[in-house]
Amino acid sequence: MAEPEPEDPFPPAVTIRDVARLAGVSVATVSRVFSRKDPVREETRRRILAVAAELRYSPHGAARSLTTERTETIGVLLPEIHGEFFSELIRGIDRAARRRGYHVLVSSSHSERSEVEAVLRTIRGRVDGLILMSPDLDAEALVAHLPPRLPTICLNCRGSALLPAISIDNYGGATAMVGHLAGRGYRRIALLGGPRRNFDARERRRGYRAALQSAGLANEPELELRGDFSEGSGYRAGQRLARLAELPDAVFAANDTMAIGCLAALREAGLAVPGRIAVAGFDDIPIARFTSPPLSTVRVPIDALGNRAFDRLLQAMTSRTAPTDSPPDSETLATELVIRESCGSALSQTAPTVLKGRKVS
Amino acid sequence: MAEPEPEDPFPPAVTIRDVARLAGVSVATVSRVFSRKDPVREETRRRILAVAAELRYSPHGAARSLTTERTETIGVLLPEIHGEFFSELIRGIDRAARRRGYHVLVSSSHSERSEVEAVLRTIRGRVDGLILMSPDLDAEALVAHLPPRLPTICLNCRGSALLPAISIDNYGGATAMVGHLAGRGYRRIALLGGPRRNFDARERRRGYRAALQSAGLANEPELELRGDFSEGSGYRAGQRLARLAELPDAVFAANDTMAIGCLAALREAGLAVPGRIAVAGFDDIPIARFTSPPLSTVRVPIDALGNRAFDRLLQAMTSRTAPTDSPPDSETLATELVIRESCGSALSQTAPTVLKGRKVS
DNA sequence: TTGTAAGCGTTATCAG
DNA sequence: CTGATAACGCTTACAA
Repeated sequence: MAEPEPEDPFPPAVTIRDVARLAGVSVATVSRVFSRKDPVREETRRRILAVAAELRYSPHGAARSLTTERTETIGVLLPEIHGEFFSELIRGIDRAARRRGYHVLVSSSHSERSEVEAVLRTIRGRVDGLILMSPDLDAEALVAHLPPRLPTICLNCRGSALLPAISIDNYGGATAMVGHLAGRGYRRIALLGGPRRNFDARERRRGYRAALQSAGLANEPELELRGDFSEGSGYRAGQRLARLAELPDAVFAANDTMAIGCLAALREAGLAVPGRIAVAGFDDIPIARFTSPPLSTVRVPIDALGNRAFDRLLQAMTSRTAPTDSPPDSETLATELVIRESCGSALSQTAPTVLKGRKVS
Repeated sequence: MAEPEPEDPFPPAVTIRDVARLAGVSVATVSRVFSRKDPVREETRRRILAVAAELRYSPHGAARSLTTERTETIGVLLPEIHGEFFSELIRGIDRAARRRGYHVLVSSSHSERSEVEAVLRTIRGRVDGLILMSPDLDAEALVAHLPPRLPTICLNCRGSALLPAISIDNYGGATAMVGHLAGRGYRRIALLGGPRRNFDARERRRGYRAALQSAGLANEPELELRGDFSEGSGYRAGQRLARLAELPDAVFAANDTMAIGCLAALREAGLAVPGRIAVAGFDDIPIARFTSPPLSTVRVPIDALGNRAFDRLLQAMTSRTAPTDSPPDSETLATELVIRESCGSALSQTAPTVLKGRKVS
């Protein structure tokens, strides 16, 4: 053995050329092996792979993207990435994406217009397509900051004429639930709404009001509270409700998380659910069936939403059609009523009553 | 006006050259404007920016990465991306990352070795560094598939001598909680453990056993149940416990999610918590304080974990030191005991007793 | 089946 | 302050 060479702390990264040289072939052949396209003689292939393994070589993503014009990555820009809803949405997208060999670049905007625009301007050459969810900003204004012709799908956006969109049937779900409560005989149904500017929250409120009206119930302003979709805001709203001169019969919360906070407040106030007051939520997050009492809610097909979004994006990315050809078609995903004990049922929680929401499409 | 040109459905993407030509400068100058490094005369700058805006030009990420050797992106590879814990972890990392102008590429591995390896081999030239969490696989074996010299931080790994690691003090948290329960007089304390191969789960079990021993309590095998960290598995475990000939005094669940499922099962079985049986969890996820009764748990500084991981990664990415210079130092983040009503306290939930966990470092 | 060589869109070096 | 121009690491005609 010779003297051990003094280790160079920064050996240059190993490139396709190194592999080619050591394997005694041209870079083209190495490239062919790694992009598994053109045929390569089995023996050469083996030799190349052996050398590559030895050198721990892997192709450089950026370099590859430069020539292929593909990054194998999609961007996902959400207002927030925490919480059951977003978490599951991301998972749904991620699943669908990797199944097709795509990476996922996530980013949250906190609904700040400037942040969204900054991200939008920085993604060219990093992603092949984008899933954009901005329930508080209107997509119209954002699209101007997108790299031209970047395939994009909108999620739960205020309707956009420019971008194809996928939404949850917020309105239908809300009317169904409030209608159900009214049908059960509840008369004073409170709304625990979401953020003022949030598109989903507005739609759910619209559904609430419509259902009250068609049930012939008055829409009392003092029964419309507002939260921010967090447990804490639900808790505080519950406290306020409990102090009301005339207690409501029922509370329809714009999401499960707030409903759970509300349940806690009502319990502390000594108000039995559903005995004194019924509670219902929206989303059907996993814990909903384990609350005390189990929570009636509107099931949102979050996973399906993520999958569907990716599928449509993939279609847009692969079908090389000019994006402006036809007006993008939007679709709406149906929700389902899930009735558990929190609104007065005595049904077993393992077999919830499931009423199909209307399919809007 | 001339005849409207028939729109080319695939106009070539606009590059730095287009901007240069229209602005009457060289590409170098345009580059300088967008990489805001070398000085450019204010007037030229404006002109270039104007043209760029007009053309909706933004620099091509991949091309840029090729020359700069930087992607401004970090990879985050987790066993799973759903659930309170991971969701919050990702948020913590994302926050820290964007603050420094980094994008985040996420990926979940489902703890499949082959999936992890596949991802590892595909990230060269896509990320500048990696945060790797694989509580069920040992990092040692994985490191061989990493691109050479890619800065990497391990999270809650089975200790690795090769990679710097950051972990939660699972053991300390568990001993503290079980010790607390024993101190309160509970004698038959059950363990609702996590997945067999999961590192965190094992550490928490180790803490449980150690605490029993130092409290002079027997470690009865029938009191050690196993779950998979999901609500459902906690629920089923609760049912099993309820059917036991001799009911335990208390249950220590290896995470809050299982504890919540367990609570539901105990309630259904008519066993009062904490009257008949106490329950405690681990993590202190947001809903923990809103369960019925509010859940005693071990607070894990998830957000801090994410932040810290990114900070150390950033350090590794910027300090151009040979990664093998010194043995990587690991650190452990302390946990806190959060005592609420589920283990017998009558304290107000808004002011939980917080006992500092030991700082292991 | 394999090799040669021309890009891909930037940045960086070196002159002006 | 600005302009040429050579990389960067890879893919892909086109040839052999």
